[in-house]
Amino acid sequence: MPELPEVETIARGVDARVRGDQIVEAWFSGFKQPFKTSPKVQARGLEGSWILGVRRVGKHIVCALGSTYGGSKRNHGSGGAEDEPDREWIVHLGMTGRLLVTTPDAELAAHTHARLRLKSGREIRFVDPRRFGRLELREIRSGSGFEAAGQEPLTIGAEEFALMFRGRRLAIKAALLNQTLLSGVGNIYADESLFRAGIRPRRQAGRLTKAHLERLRRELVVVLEQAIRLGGSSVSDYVDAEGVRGFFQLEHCVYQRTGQPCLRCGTPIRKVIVGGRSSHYCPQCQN
DNA sequence: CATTTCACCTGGTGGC
DNA sequence: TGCCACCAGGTGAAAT
Repeated sequence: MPELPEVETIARGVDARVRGDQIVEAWFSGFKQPFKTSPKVQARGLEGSWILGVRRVGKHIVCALGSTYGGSKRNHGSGGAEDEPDREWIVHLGMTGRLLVTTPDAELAAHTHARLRLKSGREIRFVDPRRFGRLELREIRSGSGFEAAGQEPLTIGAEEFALMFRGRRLAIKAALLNQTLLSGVGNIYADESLFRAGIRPRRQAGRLTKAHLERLRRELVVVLEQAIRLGGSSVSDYVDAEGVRGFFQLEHCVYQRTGQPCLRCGTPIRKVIVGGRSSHYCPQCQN
């Protein structure tokens, strides 16, 4: 479901609602997926912890947890500096995951896999019908917390971006989707940025000119930032932390517009499979 | 090693 | 209406 703009929107919303709150009790469903860390271990690490902040890393939502907050101590905490996170709860939404902040009496959605009851009386809920999402608890060792495997699309420089694709024979679309290269780009924003840059999805990544790659990087940043401003794309049932839909789907130029006229030249949009994913492009505007 | 394919899941849609 | 094939915003393991 969610790519960088949707995850960013959700992380911001959750952060605004739960920063400084304390987790009183954690409940988990009994499925094997989506638990990367066993529910028992997660509950042990979560209960009693304070939420120091929530941020996005790639397509992950990272909740920084601490044993202390403003002088208070966790029940069975283990020292450490004041308000320094000692563990992180990492949420990946997969295709259909949702992370919501609700009141305890809010109707329980089908496929709810986690409920974190907070001291304020609110609740964090993770809902995921397809169970492609992942919930993980990590202890923070030696300072630095969770880091994405690849580069952040919003901050990577022109040089580094171009260098990343050098010598690669795979299609540029597949390269954009590879999270160990860039973290955060998914099918919608790969298609939209390629359209705006005038590049066909099947073009070999390593054969694009530096100028083309720089145009692609800039358009990717533009499209991601615009999508964040509009609260992401609500293609199926995506909603933010408050249950509100995004509006960027209204701005899609090619994604899921197969057969419809290109908004720039009127040529019907085509769909092909690249890297196992549906890829939409304009045969006139993209070469 | 780089690249491609497939399995992991449920639900919605459109054809018959 | 019912059944079924097909599709979906992702990713990691297995195969090539």
